[in-house]
Amino acid sequence: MLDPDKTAFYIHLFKGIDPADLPGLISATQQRQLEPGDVYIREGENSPRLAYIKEGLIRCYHINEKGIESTVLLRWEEQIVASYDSILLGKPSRFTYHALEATSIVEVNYDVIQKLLANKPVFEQARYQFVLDMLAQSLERIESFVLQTPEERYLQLIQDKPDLLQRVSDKHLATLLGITPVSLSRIRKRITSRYSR
Amino acid sequence: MLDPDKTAFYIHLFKGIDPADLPGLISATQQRQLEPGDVYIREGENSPRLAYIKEGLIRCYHINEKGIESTVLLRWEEQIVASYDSILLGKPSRFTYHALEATSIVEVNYDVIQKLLANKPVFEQARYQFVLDMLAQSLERIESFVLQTPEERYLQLIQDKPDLLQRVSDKHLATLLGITPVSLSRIRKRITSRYSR
DNA sequence: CCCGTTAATTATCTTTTGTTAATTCTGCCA
DNA sequence: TGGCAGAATTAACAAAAGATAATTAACGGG
Repeated sequence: MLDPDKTAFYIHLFKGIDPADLPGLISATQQRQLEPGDVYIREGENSPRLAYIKEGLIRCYHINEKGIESTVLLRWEEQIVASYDSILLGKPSRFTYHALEATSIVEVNYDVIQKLLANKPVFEQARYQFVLDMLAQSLERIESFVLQTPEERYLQLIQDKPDLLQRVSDKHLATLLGITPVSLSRIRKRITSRYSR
Repeated sequence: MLDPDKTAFYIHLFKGIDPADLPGLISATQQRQLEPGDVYIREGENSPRLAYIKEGLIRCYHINEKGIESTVLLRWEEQIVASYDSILLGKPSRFTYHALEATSIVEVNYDVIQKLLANKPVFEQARYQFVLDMLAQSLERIESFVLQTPEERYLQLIQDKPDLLQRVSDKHLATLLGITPVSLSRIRKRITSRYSR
């Protein structure tokens, strides 16, 4: 019998999928539970894993030569997470991905589904849509760096995804915005003092 | 008879294309020449135009409410340029695209080729590859904002694409890096004074 | 060849950020 | 509940960036 969670995952991911393809896909799929702090993909790994986040939060970060850690991106429920170095470029990940919360994911081996679904229009369509969404998101983020100040980026962030404030520590949010935790703390102070005036 | 330039364009873009598709595509294609300063896509336009740059340089920029102009991206020869607001999201462009140099392009209406090539694997493949490349580039740029200082971004830029220094004015490069022209001038001074010491 | 326009640099001052370290806050567990 | 570790804030100073304006450089047209 087909796992209902996995079935739902694929129906969601590949709208209009041929039911005949489901069993093959599902056997290439597993569910996993990550605890806070668990590493999902380690720097240096060349992992073709691709996961849909059912619940939870995953942080992708990098540690530079001076030992300074920067958050490159955050992914949360209903989003897809993968090492884009590996998936897109076929090279080892320069980043580490780890769970910030208890996180449940549905995971596939991208190489396997790539083979299983080669030349299937539904897959091509979904894959295209997925990359397209990520591109749109990325371009928006680039714009925010080019066009906005750190303070504006922070205000934008808490407007777009307010629950991140409760879920992610300031130091991680700061580096996500391209600034230091100290600077973020000052920005918050400026904002509140501006309101209370 | 088929235009050899346009034929080459499609062969390049859609490797393995069915020759039977060429005439239809080519009739949806035109060559254009832009002079320095010519606007290619104006802010507010919802333009499905997509162009391959044979020669030249196109700048995408935005003017904010304070009248400050920022370069969002540059595209040059052998790259593809389009309003991603329109192509990806189907909405009017928030940016203006204009030529910085005499620029010759091969242009198609994206909606038309989308229809012409619906469900053709070669097209799906090319389209996917195109978005994938842009995504990889975008992610790299995001990283540069998160992980690098303005000075490091500048050094990276002149290493990756040194001819931009001759081809693009400093004020445009500055805003591309997310800083002001005055600040870029100081960065260059710092760098040279560091070398001469 | 001069003039006028624009770009680039420099100067001055203000604001913001980075750095480092000290201090306070918070949550957790022994 | 006392104490400890990590997070956040604050402080103090240095470095960098923004804003504005003045000066210099570069360039193209008349």
